[in-house]
Amino acid sequence: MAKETAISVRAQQLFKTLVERYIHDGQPVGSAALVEASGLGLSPATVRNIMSDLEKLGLVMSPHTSAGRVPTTQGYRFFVDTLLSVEPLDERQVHKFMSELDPDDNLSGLLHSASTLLSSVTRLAGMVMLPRREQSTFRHIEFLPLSDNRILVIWVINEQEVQNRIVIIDRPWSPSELQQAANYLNAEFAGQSPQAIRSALLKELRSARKSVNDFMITAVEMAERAFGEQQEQADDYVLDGQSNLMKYAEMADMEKLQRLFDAFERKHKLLNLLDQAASAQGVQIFIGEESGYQVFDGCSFVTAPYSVEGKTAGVLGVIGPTRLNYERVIPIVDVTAKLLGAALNNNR
Amino acid sequence: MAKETAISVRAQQLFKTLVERYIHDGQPVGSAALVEASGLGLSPATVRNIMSDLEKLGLVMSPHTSAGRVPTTQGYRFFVDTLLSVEPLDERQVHKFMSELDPDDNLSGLLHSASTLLSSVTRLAGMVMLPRREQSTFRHIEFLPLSDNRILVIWVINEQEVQNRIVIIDRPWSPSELQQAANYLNAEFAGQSPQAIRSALLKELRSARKSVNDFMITAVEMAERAFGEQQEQADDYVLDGQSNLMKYAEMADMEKLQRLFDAFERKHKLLNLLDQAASAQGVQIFIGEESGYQVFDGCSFVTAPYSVEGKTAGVLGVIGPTRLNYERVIPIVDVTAKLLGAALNNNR
DNA sequence: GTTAGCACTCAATCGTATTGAGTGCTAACA
DNA sequence: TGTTAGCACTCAATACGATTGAGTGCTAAC
Repeated sequence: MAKETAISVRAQQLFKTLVERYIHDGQPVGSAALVEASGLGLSPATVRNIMSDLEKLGLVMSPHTSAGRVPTTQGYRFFVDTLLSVEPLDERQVHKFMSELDPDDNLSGLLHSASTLLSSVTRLAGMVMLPRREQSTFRHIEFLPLSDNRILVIWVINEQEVQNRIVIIDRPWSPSELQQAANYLNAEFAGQSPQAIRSALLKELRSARKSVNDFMITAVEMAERAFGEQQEQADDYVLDGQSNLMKYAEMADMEKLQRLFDAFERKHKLLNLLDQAASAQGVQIFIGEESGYQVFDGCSFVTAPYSVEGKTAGVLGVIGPTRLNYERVIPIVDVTAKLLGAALNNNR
Repeated sequence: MAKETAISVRAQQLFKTLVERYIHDGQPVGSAALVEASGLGLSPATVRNIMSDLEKLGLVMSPHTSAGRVPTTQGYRFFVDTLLSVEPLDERQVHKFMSELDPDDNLSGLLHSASTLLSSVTRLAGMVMLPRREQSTFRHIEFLPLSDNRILVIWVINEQEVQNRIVIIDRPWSPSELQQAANYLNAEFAGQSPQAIRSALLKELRSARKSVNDFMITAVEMAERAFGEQQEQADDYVLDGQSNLMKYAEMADMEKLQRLFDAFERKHKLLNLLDQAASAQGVQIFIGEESGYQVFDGCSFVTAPYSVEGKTAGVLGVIGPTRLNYERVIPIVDVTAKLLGAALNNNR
């Protein structure tokens, strides 16, 4: 491990312009180009010396002897952590974004809007993780008979999210029985969390006092099953503008690209990553190998959690090549997360 | 236009093996290879003569002078229309497929299952168009107050499909008023089609006899708005396994591939195509340029409509390179359409 | 510490030669 | 008349060498 040598202000400045140039046109940056771009009146030779230092520090590397320098993962990390000064988005743009997120749209519509918004404005792939259901509250349930042994269960959580499921039952139930069961559940459990309801229901089942008549027990089981499902289906995301990634030269390797797109479809790797980002407070950035997954080598993620009622509900962000324009993208992701949170809050 | 010359049986046989070989390994097929593959004891020279004839007929072409022959779009068309003898899938596989489509899953789950089933078993991209809502029947509606001026409307159509929407209202309504409104709509319109309900509601509104009290009118408007939306959201599809397409050499052109993937995201071109396929009776095949869209050059579609209660409800199928294995894929698409239809029917 | 000078490296590009798969044509043959 | 052997020809693909030029590292002077 190299001793943590302090980097001169000038070297930092040069490094910053190097990264900016590389982000801009994807070509390794040579000393001459850097001299011109930096504006500091240095000679190429001096710059070369400094580059050599930066290379020793692991911030840059050159693809081959006669090429310019390219930022390493560590380089990008240093860049975003200490060199970047992110300007908040100007009012006008924020309003434009806001107009894309109709708070009266339903949940799925909102998530899609956010994702396409992200992808279209950054020209990268946009993603929005579905909100967690853990701290959701039960609002209303209803049973609709489909046939003798099949019932459509519709329930509402979080004040506006509608879910439904078909449940198989042993014997036909009359509409009034179903109505009674729904009334019981609605009266008893409105406003509670699924966990609380679950345990209450289990207790009810166990005590099984005969006063709770036969069909009520089945109703309890039914709701149990319906809620049970919800846990599993929690993890998912919306992804948009994947095709934007194909524009980048560094994605030209078809094999690699296919594995990447495959990972998008299989979901679990990306979900893992998003889960990590969910525990962070603000904008979180994963650069290339930092993700821990081979497939995401060469890709960066800029994510931000969005929250509903003060609690982190989910994560959104963009995926792009490591040389994505962090300065521009970070505030966009940041604002979108806040706006989505606000729109969802508005919804409740 | 060339005179419709009859093609000798032998020429057809040769052409068939040519297509099969090309489908198998994607390389232009030369006369020598054809001699070997066909099993007919001919000399390469003879085969060359025949190839020259087929080329005049427009069934094959050669990428350049010293390459073998490749089927043209017309060639594929001839192949699938008259040369192909499609074997139905064997019992065992059909059962395996069936087990992938859980009839107790909800609509969206079923569609996704069908699409991933298609893509995984054909190793192409699988797509399933959402069922049309035109001939849907209203089953049940319910109003849930969210805040003073916002109401969550939940309604069920087609016996098991749940939709919901938030509606803004002018003044607060009491729960019992909402209940009354729902009761009225449920009692009056259960089992009817949206069109019928719509016109009935409009008539109701126009007559506006004062016996229908104030809030009932708003209820009517509310349901109107809710149903109104449904029309628009009708057209959509589920797409899976896009990344499979990247395996094929003929898709190597990144520019073209990006346009293709972009078309998948924008949806309307593919939807147009699927709409055409919906009016056909059985398996429908679009080969390359036949689709009418530049983006789909080099791609073929194998589609089949699936029907619910005897009526075509939607279309599903696969997308692949023109040299996809029609013989294998056609029965798969065919069966999947039937199974999906059956599963959906079961659902009602 | 900075810089000019210079030798050096190496990807990229280009032209040329070679190879080989496959054709079309012609003439002979059944 | 249909089939086939023979042969010249075409052309993508591959390999190879030469050239170019962007950019470096090192050294010595300022």
